[in-house]
Amino acid sequence: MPRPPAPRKTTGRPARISREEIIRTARRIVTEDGADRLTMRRLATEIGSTPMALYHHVRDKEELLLLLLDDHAARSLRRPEPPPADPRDRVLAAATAIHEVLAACPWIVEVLTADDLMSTSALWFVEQIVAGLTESGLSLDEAVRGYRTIWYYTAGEILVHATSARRRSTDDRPTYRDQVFAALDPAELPLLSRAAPRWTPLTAEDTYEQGLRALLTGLLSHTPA
Amino acid sequence: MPRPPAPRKTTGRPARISREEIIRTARRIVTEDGADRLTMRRLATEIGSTPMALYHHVRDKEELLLLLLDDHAARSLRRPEPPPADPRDRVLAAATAIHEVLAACPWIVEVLTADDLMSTSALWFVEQIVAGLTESGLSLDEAVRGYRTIWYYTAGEILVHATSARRRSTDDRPTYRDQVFAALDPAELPLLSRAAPRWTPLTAEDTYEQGLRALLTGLLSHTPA
DNA sequence: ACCTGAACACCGTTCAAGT
DNA sequence: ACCTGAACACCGTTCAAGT
Repeated sequence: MPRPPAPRKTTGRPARISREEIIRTARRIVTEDGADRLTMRRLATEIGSTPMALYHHVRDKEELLLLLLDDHAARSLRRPEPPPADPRDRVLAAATAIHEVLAACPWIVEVLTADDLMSTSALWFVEQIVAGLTESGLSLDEAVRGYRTIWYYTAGEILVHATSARRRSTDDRPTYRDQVFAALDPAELPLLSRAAPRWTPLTAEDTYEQGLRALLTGLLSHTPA
Repeated sequence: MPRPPAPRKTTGRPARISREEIIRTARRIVTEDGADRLTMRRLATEIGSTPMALYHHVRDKEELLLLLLDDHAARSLRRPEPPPADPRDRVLAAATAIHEVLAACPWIVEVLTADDLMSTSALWFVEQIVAGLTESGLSLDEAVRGYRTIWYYTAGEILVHATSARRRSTDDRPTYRDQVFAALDPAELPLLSRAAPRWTPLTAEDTYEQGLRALLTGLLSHTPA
């Protein structure tokens, strides 16, 4: 991927800190203390340098987060071995792999929605999804649209779960949802009232794959027959 | 919904600013200048007061944003008249209505993933979705899971679009995605290479409803036969 | 070329005091 | 009860200078 303006080795003062060290330290902070604790200032002090030294190696904080996501994807994404024979199963396997890796690092939320997930290491998985969809009968355009639909679903699932998990841990007071649910009028909203006690357990369930299967069924059944 | 500790009218100094005025002003700032320009300090000065006066009417900034979302939902969400006869179409209509309203206010991103969209005014739409799904043959639990799947997809679509739109407007340099796509190896990723020139236009397309239909088809076809 | 120090222009929120 | 002023504990980033 766009390896950045690589430090010219030709001349000048030798570098004291490296992009690699920056990312390594950032990764540690983020896994130990969470994404909101990652600040340029703290990163600098942990590295034993000053905030402004960082700006010689990354353009700004956003680029840093993007590099962090790349790094995470590169070290965690594993290609399914062997790839499933059925194209539909290859789509499932690729999407599930992406989901798994991203769900494991909820701190990613801030960067997640940047464009698409276009880390180099993730591209192979995107290719698998698009390929599986075309082999199942979709045109290339339809397959790209299909990939995007899957991506929206995946990103949404991760973002919603990550945020509510964060909230649950930071906070003891009853959630807004609980308050709302406690005040439901069964006459006006009969099903929600009936479902109210089931809502929290159902929300906690991991239904990503189930939903993904449904989505995929729908995407493939909309093929021009 | 949880109308908050309503100011007791019984005694004490008359209030100079009201929760209503706070929300009205916040709404103006956010629609005029974007969500990142809404700060407690600026809100206070625009109201002609001090930051700390606000904290007498809202608990913190997060509550303010939640109230803002409630307010927006209350004034924009319109129930379909008449509701479609087919339960499947009622699900589509309700989800589309929610999507439309949220897509119109991209500033909502910060609050969107709070729990679920549990604004009081949105509850009727959630009820419609759950009802439509049960009438189509799902159990109540399955219908709630189905609603959540739809919600993930909807939230993801809005979040991804909102963020990339924000990026596009703030920024002229080529996106990360463009850089990645420019360096694709056709041998390794043949479909992505072929799709590369189509990617940006396809991303710009509004495919929410198309994806929603596919998802719904899948959710309903997974009914225990 | 790489790094430092000081400063700019902000944040959300707490605390103690005023009316 | 409601509001104010001052302060706390931070941010990301720019700029000018040092080596």
